[in-house]
Amino acid sequence: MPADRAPTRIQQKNRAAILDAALDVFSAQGFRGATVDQIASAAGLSKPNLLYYFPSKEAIHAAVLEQLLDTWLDPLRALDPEGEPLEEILAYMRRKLEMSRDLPRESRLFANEIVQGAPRIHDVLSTDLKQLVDEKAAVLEAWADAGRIARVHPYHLIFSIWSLTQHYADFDVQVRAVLGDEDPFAAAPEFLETLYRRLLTPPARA
Amino acid sequence: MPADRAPTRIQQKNRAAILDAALDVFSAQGFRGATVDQIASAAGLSKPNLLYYFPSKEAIHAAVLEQLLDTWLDPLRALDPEGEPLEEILAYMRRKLEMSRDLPRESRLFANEIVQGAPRIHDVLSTDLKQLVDEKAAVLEAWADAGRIARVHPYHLIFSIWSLTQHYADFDVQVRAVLGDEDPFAAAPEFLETLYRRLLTPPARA
DNA sequence: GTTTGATTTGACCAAAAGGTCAAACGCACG
DNA sequence: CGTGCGTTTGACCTTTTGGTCAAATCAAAC
Repeated sequence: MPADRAPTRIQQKNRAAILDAALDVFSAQGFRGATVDQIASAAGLSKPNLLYYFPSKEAIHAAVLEQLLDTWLDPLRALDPEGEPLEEILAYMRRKLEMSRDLPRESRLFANEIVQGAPRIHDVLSTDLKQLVDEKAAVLEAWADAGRIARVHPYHLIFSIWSLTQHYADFDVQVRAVLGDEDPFAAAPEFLETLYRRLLTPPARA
Repeated sequence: MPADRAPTRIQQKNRAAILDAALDVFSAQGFRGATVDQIASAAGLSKPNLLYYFPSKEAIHAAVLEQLLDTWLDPLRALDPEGEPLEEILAYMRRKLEMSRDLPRESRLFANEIVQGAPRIHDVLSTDLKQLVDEKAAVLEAWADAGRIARVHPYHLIFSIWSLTQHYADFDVQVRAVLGDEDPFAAAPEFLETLYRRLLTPPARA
């Protein structure tokens, strides 16, 4: 790879193709399961050519992961402390569910990484992620204090949104094996909306 | 390996040690990520010695997986159509949560397999698992028909129990990174019980 | 159109990893 | 206490895989 100058058109195209191919392969096979050859041919390149753009398999993985983390937390960041509590939470859940439907590879890449102990992103989890969740949990707590939502453990509430929505991407094959023909994303939104409305609607005032 | 006779004490001990070590390694690294050497040394054996008991890495993995599937569905099987609906569902959720706490390796092995497309257990999912879920979903449906629980999509209800409980095992490092010192399993049972009580308590009679 | 730097490739290397085998070892039973 | 079968191992083989390199090719600026 040439020095750091403005990337040529070819560089842009090939780097993008590599990252996309790598997302495909890493999300489907995990880091160790993926081979450089697989990624290269999925990107339409030879292995040495791929390694002309990235110095190593590790580097490709790091790049894909960095790109993912960049957007992964956006839905939670967008939870607005000034908004209507229940609607904000429902909107967050919907955004996460849409990500499971539209970006399942990203979800599975993340799942692969976490399930195997998050060796490469443990830092981000305990700093950036923790900080963000702490902040939003405080918002949820304040809403409960104000009686605007029912009081539940705010961290577990957030975990529940993660697990319920990501399940449809990460465990896709299981869900589809059980549902048969039915599209998982047909009934999921309504089910989850009902669930969170019933969980969080504040008790009637005395 | 000698012919199929009654297994000697040494055979029993070593096979058990291998399966336990393999569960350790496979659940932490996935199939491709695990090496036969790792499993062997985790079991306190040399690689050729391990391969004296199992013919291949695949065979070890199959054995571990088979052992897992054998018990993985027990909690759902135990859901009693004759029991009190809400209590039956809560008890099922609790059993699954206990499995996440007590058998996290098993949960992660399963998660690894599913996330990567379940190449080796797809059959079981679309036959045994589907059949069991169909059966229990019908029970849930009947309970809703009788007005004994609120009506929700029975399949998604089951998915929700899977995802909410397994999350604590599969995403353990993330949960702990966010919670800091707090034990995830301290508040989870109450949170989940509240969630399902509010979701499923039938609407007051008119 | 030639030159220069970017891009691509075939050939190659070394390490890792799954698996084999013959020989050595050891336990238990006659 | 020796023999036979179950067990263990060191040495070795082959394939896969991450990575290198020099040479060939291509694109575009001059």
